[in-house]
Amino acid sequence: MLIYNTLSRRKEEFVPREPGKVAMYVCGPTTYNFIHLGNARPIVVFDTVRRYLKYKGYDVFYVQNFTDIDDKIINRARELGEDPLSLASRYVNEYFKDADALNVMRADIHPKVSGHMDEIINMIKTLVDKGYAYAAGGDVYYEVRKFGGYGKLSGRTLEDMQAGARVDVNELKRDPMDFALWKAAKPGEPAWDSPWGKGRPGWHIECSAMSLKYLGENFDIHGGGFDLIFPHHENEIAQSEAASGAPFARYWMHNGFITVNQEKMSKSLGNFFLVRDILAKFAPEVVRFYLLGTHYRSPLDFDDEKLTAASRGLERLKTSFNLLEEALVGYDSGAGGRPDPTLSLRLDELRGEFEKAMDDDFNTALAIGTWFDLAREINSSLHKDVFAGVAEKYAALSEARELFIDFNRVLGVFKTENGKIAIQGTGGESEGLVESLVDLIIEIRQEARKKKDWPTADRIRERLKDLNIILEDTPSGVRWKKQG
RNA sequence: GGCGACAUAGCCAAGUGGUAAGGCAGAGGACUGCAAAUCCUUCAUCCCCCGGUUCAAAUCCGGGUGUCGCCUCCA
Repeated sequence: MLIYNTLSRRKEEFVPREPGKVAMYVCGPTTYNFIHLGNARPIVVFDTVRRYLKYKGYDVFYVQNFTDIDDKIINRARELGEDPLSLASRYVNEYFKDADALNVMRADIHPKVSGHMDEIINMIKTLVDKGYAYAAGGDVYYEVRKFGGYGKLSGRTLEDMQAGARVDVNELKRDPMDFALWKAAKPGEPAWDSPWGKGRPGWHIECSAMSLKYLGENFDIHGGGFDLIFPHHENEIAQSEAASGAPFARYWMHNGFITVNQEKMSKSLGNFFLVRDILAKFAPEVVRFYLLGTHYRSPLDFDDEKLTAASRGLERLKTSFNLLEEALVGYDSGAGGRPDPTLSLRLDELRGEFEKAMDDDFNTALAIGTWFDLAREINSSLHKDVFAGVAEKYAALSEARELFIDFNRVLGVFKTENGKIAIQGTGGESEGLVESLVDLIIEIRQEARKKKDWPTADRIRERLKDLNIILEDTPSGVRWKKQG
């Protein structure tokens, strides 16, 4: 399996620190607002990375932090007249609502800065003791010139950085590129006691301290957005490697940006779309499917039309699975029978193609291509119905269902219940008032059709369509589904 | 100014040396009372431009042009 490592700027064979186990850390959001689509991309991308590693049999330990102490949070809290920590924790809860909707699995641990003050202060102490950091006026700064490898992740030298640097004036720093490990508290700000007085951590130190605590030195995968390469991740490396003397993360993965009209979506540009607002217009599986339709390192442009196109494509996969389920109704998966060889061999081939795509730096776009190939295979097999025999047919279709479920297990597009994909809209065995009413209307329409009263039948179908209920007449009866 | 990425059909998007996946949209046919869904067929002589390397390049090299990003909080 190949992973593109930002550190080496090339794809490398993935070899975990410990055979069979993967330790990964992904930079999570600063919780001062609802997340936007740009925040959602890494969340979905690395969730998919994790899912695939699990599919491959790795025991994955996944850590995603929340930055709950930060200037932006303090400012927002001040505006709202709210306590910063309670504001942050409120948005942590909101984060989970969006992440759950996008079918993102919970991390094994979601550490927060506010709960790791001791670890952070200890690491800063170590850096001061080792001579990599210095205290000045209640702040503590990391002295970048002391760390030989500074710039190795972002691929530039200190001289490069300073050439065009828009550096803030701060006479406490020995070098303009030095960055804060600890910030002295101003009146009214949340603060913790430390050897340097009351204050709070700088932004970068939290990830170093928390990843070390939960994953140890030299853990496997560290992920985040491209814009974190510098300075955030560069600084994490400087802190961690200086403090421990050991290499930090082995594989650095960075996702590309979401753009709007080809421009980066960001809070500072104001061109961002909240996940919440998008979910009001599109189903969450469409959003996830859309995010995975492009390789994670490429930029991805967002607008409603593109999501609409994605939802049509997704509809095709959904339909295929529903047709498959329909065909398998009444079939006992334990019934035995040798799978029809033609389909069965093709399924093996497709699984191989899917894995090959994912093995190549998580090429979800290519993998989705094989998912569509699977759908075509299922549809045409059902359409032609040329199987070696009934038992062979069901056994092969059952295999196809397994494969579909496996693809989905990795990509996480459709929600599952008890390991089964729960795609709504099969109609049939329905519950609830809407379902009963639709069934009733269909019954009446069928009577009209029997009398060849086409105008009435068509009118019912049209009016239901206006209500986003689609009727499909098939030789074996009427199928209906909700649209969107 | 420094560093970097990208440029593939109407749209989205794979593809890093062997002759262009997949999806959306479109066209024709089958099926249907008509639709829808599904199936079959079709839809880039060619991958921004100009040179070069090679038996062979969308893929490698050089030079352009264009777009975007990082260097400041940012996923």
